[in-house]
Amino acid sequence: MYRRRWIYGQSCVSVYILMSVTIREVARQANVSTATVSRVLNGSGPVAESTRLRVTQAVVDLAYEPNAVARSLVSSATHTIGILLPDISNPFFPELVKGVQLLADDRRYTLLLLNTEASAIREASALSTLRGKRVDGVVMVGLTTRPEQIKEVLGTEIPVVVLDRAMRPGSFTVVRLDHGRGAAMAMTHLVELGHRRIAHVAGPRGLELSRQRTGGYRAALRRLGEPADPRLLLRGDFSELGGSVAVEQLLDAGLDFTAIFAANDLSAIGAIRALQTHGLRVPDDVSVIGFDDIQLAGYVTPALTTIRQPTYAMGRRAAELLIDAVEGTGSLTPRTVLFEPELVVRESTAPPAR
Amino acid sequence: MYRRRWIYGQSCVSVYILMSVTIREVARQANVSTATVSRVLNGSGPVAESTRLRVTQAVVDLAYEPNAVARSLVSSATHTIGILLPDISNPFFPELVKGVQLLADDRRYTLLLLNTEASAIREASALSTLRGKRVDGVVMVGLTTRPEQIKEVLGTEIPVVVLDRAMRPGSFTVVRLDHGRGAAMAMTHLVELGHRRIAHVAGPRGLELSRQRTGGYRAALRRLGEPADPRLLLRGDFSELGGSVAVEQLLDAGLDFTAIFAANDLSAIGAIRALQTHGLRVPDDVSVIGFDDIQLAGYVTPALTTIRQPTYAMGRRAAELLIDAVEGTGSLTPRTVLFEPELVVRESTAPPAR
DNA sequence: CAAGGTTGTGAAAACGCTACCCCCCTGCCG
DNA sequence: CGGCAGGGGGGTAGCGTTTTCACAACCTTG
Repeated sequence: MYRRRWIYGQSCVSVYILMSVTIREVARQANVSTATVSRVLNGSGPVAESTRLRVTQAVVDLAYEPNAVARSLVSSATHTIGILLPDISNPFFPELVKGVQLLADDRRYTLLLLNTEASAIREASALSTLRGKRVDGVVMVGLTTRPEQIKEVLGTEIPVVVLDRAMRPGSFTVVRLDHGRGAAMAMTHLVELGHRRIAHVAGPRGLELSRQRTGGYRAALRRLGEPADPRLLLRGDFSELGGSVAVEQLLDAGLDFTAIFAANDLSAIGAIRALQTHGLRVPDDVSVIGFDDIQLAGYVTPALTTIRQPTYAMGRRAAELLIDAVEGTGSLTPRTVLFEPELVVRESTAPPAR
Repeated sequence: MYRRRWIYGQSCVSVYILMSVTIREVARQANVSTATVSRVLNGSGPVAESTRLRVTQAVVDLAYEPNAVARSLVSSATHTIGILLPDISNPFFPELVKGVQLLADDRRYTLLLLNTEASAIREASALSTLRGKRVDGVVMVGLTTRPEQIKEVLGTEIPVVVLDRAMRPGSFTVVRLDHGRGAAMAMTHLVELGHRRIAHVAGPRGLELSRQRTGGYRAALRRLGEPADPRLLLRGDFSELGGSVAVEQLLDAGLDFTAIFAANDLSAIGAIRALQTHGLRVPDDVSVIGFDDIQLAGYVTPALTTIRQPTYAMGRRAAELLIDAVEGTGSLTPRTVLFEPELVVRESTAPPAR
């Protein structure tokens, strides 16, 4: 159970070093064959009680931990799933990861965490790594790569679930929020409070997610029969600054509005800041509603009314679909699993003055 | 390059399935031995230019990706490091993970993310998993287990770096903030503003980290020659609620104080809430300083003055130490690497009234 | 031109496990 | 009492790599 290894130091002294103990040593210690040890460890095939005891004793004595690498090589299953995301320090993602994480834990899977910096090159390289490591499945969060490219790099053998990104239908299984419905809820809330002139700080161009939220805004106006004033639709970039700039533009243009629907919380916070800077009170003069319900939302002043995403649950569901597919109890026929948003009313919205 | 695999469907149809392509198929395609392919792939040993070309061509044609599992089995190195943490959704950790992540990326290592829920049992089980998977090294964040136990479960062969936890000196390499110095900076700031009666909301009992921050508070009072009024020292639990409760106690006791040093930002925010509820203005009536500088700190009203931890840099450094040790270019003789905190002055502190 | 490098390549032995195949018992049934 | 089912366990062939070791062909050099 010890192997010799020579260390050439200054004085060329030989030293015994404890090497990782293998199934063979356990077998020898318990006076059985490696096959039997394997049977005991995996509960495959019948083993006499007395033998089982000898083996487990040997396992404990030698502090034996089966080599998962060797195991994976023969079983061609790693019990590992990869999760790809743009940036773990973006406050929206950790909760998502936690959902995936906890379900994976339950099912005895481990998570390989790769970051992509939202760069297509890094995404491709991460996918190669995952393919090389033969992960059993992959969860891709907020990616930028096109579906065909993903399959090209990752191959077609590894199950994939896409989280928090709309994809061309028919390419992958997607788990995401019903953004359109969230936008509708936000608009309904404002309209029910009595607002009519509602401005919108949109997300960055080109993101399916922005399109859907802004689409919800437009649809709500249509339902209202309110003519959509294009000057009330400002392009933002999901950042605080973007929200401030949008409000500056609205005020500079001297436009009439009583409420703002921002495409995410950070924009909303920026918008509130800018309004306050110009002496406007929220919600007394202008109501503001955000989207996402990040932790911040409850802490700013006034606390932000917003649309909550069930982030944790979405992560969990994505992991569940993936692992079911991996274990063959489920299939990943491309489809979209939508989650329902929830309106969280706090202090930043109120009926319009007068 | 294709292997046959029989699928027994309803109609017992046989299907060709693309199996993961191996080095043998590449070798056959390029008309060389597997040894040569390996040499080309790893740049080990000389290969004729013409052969190299044939091989790389075959690799591309077959979309071959070496099986890292098999590779690990023979090289007994997985190019993977494990990171253990209590809860990824705690806003303090993602930044830490990002530091570790990015350095690992640079060095071509991948991260295995395990969560422990701050439970010793889960910690032990996570360590077993990591040992089984033969990770090259482990970063442990904010753990609760005792050092001896860690070594017992993980074995002594896997290098470990402990992040953000004080350990008995001589057990592990530790990377952490100089909490005592941070506390001193906080206290110095308050004292320089003119405060003398300073209350402290401590962290939970039993955490080395709490002890150090509270130690810094006590030491500062000693330096000041101020008699430490034990009634000004409240036990918190790092939560917002803890901060509120502490302030309630202070006010109920009718104690005289002009400033509060909270052991973390969340406590500070709770304290501010409670003060405001009782009609006290921050910082006009009472100054409050926090610790950590989480994202929230800059967004609450008033924006929180606090002590910043260089979280990202600490993560990076921990990963660097670990990987250096793994690759044999550095050693992990137990020691502590301290990082310097930084005072961030915002709006929650000011000179005392009068 | 013989002796001794280099360079380029293949055969085959690990790495630590699981799974298959086979054999030896023992007990039971016809 | 022979046959046979089935429990219990050993031997060993892979899994897909890397890494010796061996060897052939070629190039030096004296």
